Amino acid sequence: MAADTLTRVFAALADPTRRDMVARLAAGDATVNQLAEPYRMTLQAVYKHLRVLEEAGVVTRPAGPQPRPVHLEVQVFDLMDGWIERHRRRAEQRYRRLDALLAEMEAEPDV
Amino acid sequence: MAADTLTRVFAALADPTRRDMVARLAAGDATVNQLAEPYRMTLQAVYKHLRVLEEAGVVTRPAGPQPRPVHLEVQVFDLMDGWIERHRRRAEQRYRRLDALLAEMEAEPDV
DNA sequence: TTGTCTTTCAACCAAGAAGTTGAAAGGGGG
DNA sequence: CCCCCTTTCAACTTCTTGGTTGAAAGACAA
Repeated sequence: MAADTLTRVFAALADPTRRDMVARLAAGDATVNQLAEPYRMTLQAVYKHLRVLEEAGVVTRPAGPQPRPVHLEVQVFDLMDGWIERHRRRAEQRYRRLDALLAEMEAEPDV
Repeated sequence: MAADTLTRVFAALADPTRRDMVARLAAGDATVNQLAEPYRMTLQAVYKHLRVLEEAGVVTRPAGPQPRPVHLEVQVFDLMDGWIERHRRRAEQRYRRLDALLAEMEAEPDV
């Protein structure tokens, strides 16, 4: 199971600039220049960030005519969700078992 | 809104070793030695990983008698979930609007 | 008190990440 | 064709990270 992908995705989203990019791309595709506008950094730096997001599969840029817009790939959210929910669920089951155990001990004291 | 916390959490989970720790802690609390056992790295390295997880709020270690067990803080999952769902929803709404637009154009051709 | 186990501190190293500058390709539109 | 805009490549700097070794505290039990 794409552990390496998960690593790339988490790492990609660990950067505030890249998270902001994703947030803005959730509202719609954008050209690199539009994306870069709010940031006080060179265009090359923005391209670097985009490459990180691309290699993580968070974002794609269709081949074609030149201002190639940046597109958010929503399915990466499913990937993270999968990981998170799996572990959240296990932890919560554990709590339920503990609660059940405590309830049992309470129902049947001093055995 | 704790952007810095989100950064720390994503960064903490961007490491495979730390993700594995979280996965194992979802099954139940563990002492540092138990946690460290599968990894081919020094105990100090494990403590370093734990500090990263602690500072991100992913994990706590209750003060008290000495082998202080490591405990997974499940609510960080809510934090990530919040961020993910917020953006996923926005992106999906966009798709729905686009679909509606396309349907409209199809219903009323050549206008 | 004397070990023994747990935990932390400090210094160091190699590799990677984020940013810079500068230069070079690529691709349309006039 | 030439210009301009977009995109990429390369080298360099600075800071962070994951790991090491070695040593020192802390805490508990005998």
